[in-house]
Amino acid sequence: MIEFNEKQIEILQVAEQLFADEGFDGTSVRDIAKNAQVNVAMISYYFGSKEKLLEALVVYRISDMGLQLEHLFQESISPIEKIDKIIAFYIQRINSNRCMYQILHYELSTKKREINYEAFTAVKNNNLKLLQSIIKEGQDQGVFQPNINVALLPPIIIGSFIHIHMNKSYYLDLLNLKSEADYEQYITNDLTSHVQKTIKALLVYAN
Amino acid sequence: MIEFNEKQIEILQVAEQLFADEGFDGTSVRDIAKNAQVNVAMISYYFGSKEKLLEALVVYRISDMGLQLEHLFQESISPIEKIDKIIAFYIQRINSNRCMYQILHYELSTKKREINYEAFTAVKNNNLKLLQSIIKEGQDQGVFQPNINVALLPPIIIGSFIHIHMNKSYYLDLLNLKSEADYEQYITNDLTSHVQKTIKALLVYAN
DNA sequence: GTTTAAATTAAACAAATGTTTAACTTCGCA
DNA sequence: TGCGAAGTTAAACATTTGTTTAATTTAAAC
Repeated sequence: MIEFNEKQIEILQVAEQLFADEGFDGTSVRDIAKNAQVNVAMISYYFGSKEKLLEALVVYRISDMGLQLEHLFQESISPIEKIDKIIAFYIQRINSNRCMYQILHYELSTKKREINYEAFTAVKNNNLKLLQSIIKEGQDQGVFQPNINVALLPPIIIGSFIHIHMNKSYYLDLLNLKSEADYEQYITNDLTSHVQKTIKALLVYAN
Repeated sequence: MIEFNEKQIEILQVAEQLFADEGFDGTSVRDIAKNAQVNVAMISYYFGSKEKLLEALVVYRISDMGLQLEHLFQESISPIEKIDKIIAFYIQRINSNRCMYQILHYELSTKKREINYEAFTAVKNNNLKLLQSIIKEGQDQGVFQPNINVALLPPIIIGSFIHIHMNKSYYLDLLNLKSEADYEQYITNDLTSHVQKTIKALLVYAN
């Protein structure tokens, strides 16, 4: 893991916000420089290029996204409770990394750049493996149905959040959420329990 | 509804593909002109500006997305079957409009442009209303649970698809899909029935 | 065939873009 | 104190950007 100095981190943070808000192609290096209060040349000086800045940012953010889930493995709680926990954890993590997810969404959909998604793929695979083991445990105990398509569970969890987040202003209106705090609370309470309820219904009851 | 001539429609189609593939800010008017085999000036001539071209495209595509669902209303089938049908219809429609959804996703997430989403909001509201009436019908018949958060059902349906589509190459690999046809089939069969199963489990069994 | 409007073109325009240059400053260390 | 590397700067660079211009062609109406 490359270490960054204060000024580099400032640039990374400003770039993350701008890339998320305006898109990579909608953000100029001068925008970044102005907001980070550094000279334009510093971006090339520190990161090489605008594109390499993006790469550095992706690696920087994703590197601390993995592996924090492992503790769920050992805990001596029921598979149902594990599902609740992993879903809450999932949503909370995406929510606190929403800028990066927004950037990745754009970058994944565009064919313009070839950035390295290895780290991101590793995170996804890791999450999936954990989910798989929990569900197997539940199936062995007879509380979960067989024939669960585990690969399609993350799309439900992540997709629900991302879709709401992308259509944020629509849902703020629809759900009558009047402040950022209201939104935040709706995500961590209502959405989370809704997704938990949905996934559990599928795992326990569906045939 | 404004009528477009052949050349205008050609420009709109090319622009849709490019905006989806490269993003609005990642696409230049010269790219569009070259692909549509027209002079650059034709874009300003016909649409006024690049931004107005985007607006025209959004209106053009969304205008024929609404109202095709109404027939589900009258059909004398059970609420469960209606849910199956509306979900299949939902996914199929997003799938055949994926370019536009990709563009909208980017545009909704960016704060750069203020384009008019009235038509899009109307479509969403219309879908939600229909969904609400089906669920109410099921609840009145006692087959659906009470206390369903209907507003959070479209996010599950749409979000699942969009998430898979955005991470397409990851899922192609994970699900071992070797061709575009395989992918297409997986969406219309596996994903659709998975989402149907999930939503029905929530509606029928969850407490 | 002439007229008039629409369509189409290449060229020009100014502004913005990512990147590099070369000069200057800062700061740790000998 | 002075050396040298790292940090920082304004300016310049060549492209690319969206849009407009003014000239030319096309096509339809009279």
